[in-house]
Amino acid sequence: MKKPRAAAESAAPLPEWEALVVEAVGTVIEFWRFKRNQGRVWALLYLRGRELTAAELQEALELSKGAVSMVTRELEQWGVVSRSHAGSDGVWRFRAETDLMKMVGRVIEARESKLVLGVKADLERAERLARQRDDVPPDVLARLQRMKTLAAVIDRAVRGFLHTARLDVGGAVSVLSGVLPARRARRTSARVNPG
Amino acid sequence: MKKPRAAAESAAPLPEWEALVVEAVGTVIEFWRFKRNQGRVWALLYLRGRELTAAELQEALELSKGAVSMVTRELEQWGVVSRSHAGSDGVWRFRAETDLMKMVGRVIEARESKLVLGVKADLERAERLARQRDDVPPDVLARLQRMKTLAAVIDRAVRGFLHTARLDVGGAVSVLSGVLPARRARRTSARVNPG
DNA sequence: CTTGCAGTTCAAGCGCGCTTGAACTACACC
DNA sequence: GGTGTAGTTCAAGCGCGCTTGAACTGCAAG
Repeated sequence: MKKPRAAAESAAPLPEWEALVVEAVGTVIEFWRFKRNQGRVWALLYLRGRELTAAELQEALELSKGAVSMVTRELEQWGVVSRSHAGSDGVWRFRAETDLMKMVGRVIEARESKLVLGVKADLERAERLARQRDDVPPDVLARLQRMKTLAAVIDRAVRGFLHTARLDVGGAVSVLSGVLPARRARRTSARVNPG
Repeated sequence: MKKPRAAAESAAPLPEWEALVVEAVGTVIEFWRFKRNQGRVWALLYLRGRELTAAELQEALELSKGAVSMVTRELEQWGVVSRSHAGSDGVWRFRAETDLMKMVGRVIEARESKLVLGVKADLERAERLARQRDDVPPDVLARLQRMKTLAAVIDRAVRGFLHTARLDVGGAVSVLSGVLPARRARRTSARVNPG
């Protein structure tokens, strides 16, 4: 075999600083309702900056064979990781895309959209049903109305957030890729939202 | 027993339109990582617009005794529901507060803050450790740096979202209370929210 | 064709947090 | 004091989604 590894199999195979980064990203991604291991895989690929094989991922992150397969497929479907069949040995290699936020934003937006549409429909149906009855006092109807307003307001705020996050991150300055805006400015985050 | 209810115990004791609203709020609140039943309880209290006893909540929402106790206590701690010991029969009654978003915003902000601070600390520690070594190439350090930037950007976007949501909802026009901008109408729980 | 490795699939297992319900406390009334 | 009702607490149970690992597919070399 071509893997004469030195360290024991059970010990954490990652240097501490890499582990810290990987776990940090895992935690954040988990917070956004993705799977922790999706974040960990992406983080390692991004940090290393080169292609890694499934076996390398499996060992570095202590995942099972199945988990690597699942997680990479999902990341690929979202377009945050790409896979290449590098000719030499016929083994798949994975690489991180740098427009993470665009994709995360898209997914979050889709989820939020689905939720809001459902809620909106339910509230409207409830209102219709309530108006058909004669035992629902007008102040109750008014509050039902206000809930619809609240829903709309939250929806707008969420879309604003996504817009801001994606523009700031993926816009003029691509934070994660190496592309810097011009000669000047090391870290000028493109300020898009006024205020 | 003083509760000669007509319907069977197992059937949904809520008219459909109310159930729709209650479940819709439950779904939304769950999406924001609160407990579904917290949303359901608040929604019913808000919709009814009057105080309800624990027993009424329990029956209407088909909750256990313990669940009502827990959920109401949590809602109370967050200040979205208030409890009053209405003298007559020495029974607790609950009422919905209308500044829901302020509280939800506060809680989300606290959570997000905790997360971001932890992640920030970890990334900085990772960077320090990495710089102490001689085997970490500069491009890797640069990417680590960029991750820190990304974290800061996301953090700003989240705070922007919370700011927007709270201002829009709790600001000049208090959406959930009865206070309307011009024509001030019926329920004057006159809440004035300064920016 | 057989062997062996890379990768995929999916049923079963596991972990984790929510809910239940019974025991317990508090308090009012007799 | 005793009895009854309202409310609280918390260990055990349950549900649900993620992970595992073994069986399976596919492919390339012998």
